[in-house]
Amino acid sequence: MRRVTIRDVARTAGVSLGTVSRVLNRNRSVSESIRERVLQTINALGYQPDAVAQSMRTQATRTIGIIVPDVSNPLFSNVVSAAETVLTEAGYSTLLANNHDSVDREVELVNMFRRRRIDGLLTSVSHENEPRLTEAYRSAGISVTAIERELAVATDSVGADHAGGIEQAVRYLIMLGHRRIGMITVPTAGRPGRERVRGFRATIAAAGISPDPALIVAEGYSAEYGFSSAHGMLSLAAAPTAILAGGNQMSGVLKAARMLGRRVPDDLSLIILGDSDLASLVVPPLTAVRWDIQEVGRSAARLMLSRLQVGHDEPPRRVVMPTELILRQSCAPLGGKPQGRKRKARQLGD
Amino acid sequence: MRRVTIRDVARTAGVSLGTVSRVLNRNRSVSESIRERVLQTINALGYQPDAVAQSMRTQATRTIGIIVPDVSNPLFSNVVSAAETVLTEAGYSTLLANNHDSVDREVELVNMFRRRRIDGLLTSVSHENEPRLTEAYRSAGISVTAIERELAVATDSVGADHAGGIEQAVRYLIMLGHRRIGMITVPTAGRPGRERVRGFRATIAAAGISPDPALIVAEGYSAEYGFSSAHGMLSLAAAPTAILAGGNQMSGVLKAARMLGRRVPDDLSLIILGDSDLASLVVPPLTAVRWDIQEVGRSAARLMLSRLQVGHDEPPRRVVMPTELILRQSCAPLGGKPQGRKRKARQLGD
DNA sequence: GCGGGAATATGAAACGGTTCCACGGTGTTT
DNA sequence: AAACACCGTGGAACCGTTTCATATTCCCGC
Repeated sequence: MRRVTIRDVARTAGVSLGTVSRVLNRNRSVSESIRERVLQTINALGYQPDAVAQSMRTQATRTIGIIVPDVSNPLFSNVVSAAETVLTEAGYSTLLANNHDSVDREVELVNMFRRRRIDGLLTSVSHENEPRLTEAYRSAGISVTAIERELAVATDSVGADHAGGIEQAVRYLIMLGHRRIGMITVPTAGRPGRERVRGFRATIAAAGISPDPALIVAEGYSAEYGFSSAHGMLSLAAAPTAILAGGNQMSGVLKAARMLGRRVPDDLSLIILGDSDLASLVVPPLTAVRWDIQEVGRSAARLMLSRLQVGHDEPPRRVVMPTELILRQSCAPLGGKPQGRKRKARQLGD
Repeated sequence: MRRVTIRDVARTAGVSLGTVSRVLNRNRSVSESIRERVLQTINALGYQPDAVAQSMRTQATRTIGIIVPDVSNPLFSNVVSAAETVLTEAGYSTLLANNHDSVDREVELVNMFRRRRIDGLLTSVSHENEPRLTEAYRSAGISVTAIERELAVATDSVGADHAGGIEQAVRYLIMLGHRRIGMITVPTAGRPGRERVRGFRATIAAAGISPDPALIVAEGYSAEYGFSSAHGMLSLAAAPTAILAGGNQMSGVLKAARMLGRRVPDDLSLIILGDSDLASLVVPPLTAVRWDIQEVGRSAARLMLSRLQVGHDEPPRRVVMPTELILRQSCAPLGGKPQGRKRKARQLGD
């Protein structure tokens, strides 16, 4: 049971292979009668062109690689899903790989992708400034679109407006009377953490509040990190009255607040950075900085597709995804009455 | 800036291409001195074999396709992530695609994968019994491993022991005195729904409880479906005192319970099918049927890798992932005192 | 009836590897 | 010293397409 090749089609239809190829590639200059005959033969034999051979000849694989730290993280699975959908619709396939935050692994992946001759690469590189990584990306000679990262070798990039989101959140808290505001987020080695810290400092300063280094921590990803950081902050003499925390870290923050007897929002206002089901189902529902995470994936895919059209020399493009503040019930005016329906908010959420 | 090919290496090293190839494929019968010289040249030129050309010649792509309904669903992103990790470690690449529950799209995907000559396919097919799909898989002539599905053309398969999980959950509720137990889950067109309904009926029957068709609904995936189903059940004259619901549907169930004034667990016991962060962070934390979802992905990948070794003719294998019941605070004895620390459970969760 | 384009069709080369066969040179055996 | 086996290497074929240069056919006007 051999595969049927273009040669079989040509022989059966009584034409040369070149002709069959031209029929397939809608190249004109093939007579109507022959085109008809060839198409029928193709149908009869169930012929499908071999993509490997096509890639071999055309030097294009119609394949885009995606590298993320870990697809099981909802942040990335949403990006990947949306990107895949756009790419598939454009006739491209998606090679997916996790770098698991390992430089070695990622270098391997980039090389593997290079050997596979992928046409382009979407990446949320694990370490933006690791020379071995930038060198791997550079020497691969593929178009690279960075997702939520700043990468010297990236031609295009996409990311949420984290600084703007923080600004909205902090200004809201200041409006509610808060002066001591804490933030717990991811390391500043990555774009999101860097932007958040930058936005935080700028907004605090603009409000004339003197910044307290103890209230900005940006060194870990996990819920445990959120817990220990929040526990530390809330144990300070000058403890914060409001905390911003990343999606992962927030569950640790909630745990610390409970443990230290802080009621939300009466004693402590919270804003989660990155909205989720969890944020709206927890009690009380959390005010959130939200952005369209699927759109991040779609934009990355679209940037790549257009890059493949225009070529590598056009100037780089950058898409910034706007953020918005979703008001729920986890913030209250400082010292005043908590807003929202307090009693209900203490029950099963809303 | 041309790619460096095996021919360049051969010329530079002063040997024939056959020899270079033999060095690369650790084929013995090449003298130590020449092997040395060739390896040095390879390093100097930065040569990397072209995977497309290798596939062309060897007829193997070392690529595995994965088709899931949607990777943004945590159920699947965990499976995909774990499978990718195993495959990458074995030197395979992963082509990922969403079928978005569309038969047309999935047929297209299977054909595209076939054209790309993937070595194997892991699939959570959208419709188990759709003839167009089974035909597409069959005619593709690739080894197929089914994930949480029963598929006539699948050589191997992996899935959680849903029936067993339901049995544990239902017996627990019966032990607590519940007699009217409802279940809201996914359609029985898929294996998980089918298994759950089967396990549910069997366990109810074994306990001598006469089944009430109004208390088994298995027709939707969404939170909205969970809401409307729960709302319907809880409005019955003979409303259930306990409900099992799938991970997605549960947030709708919680909403319905709240809206109808049912307190959890005092008035209504809940068990979520499929554990998650959300299940443990919601108030009260939900008792859950849990299984190792990452292990599902790993098993699928391992089954595929071993299938690629032993060939297509070996008998099919099936991996059943055990389930366990995680006791939290969402179940209480019928009519008796709720178990667990009631007051605390009404606050911020635990 | 014939020359000359235009329109089609053909065949070979190329993409970059792997593998098989043949060949020359050694070393061993008779 | 001839015959033989064996080992290492070179060279060619092949995988299934696309494409380019070339050949053939067709049609038209003179």
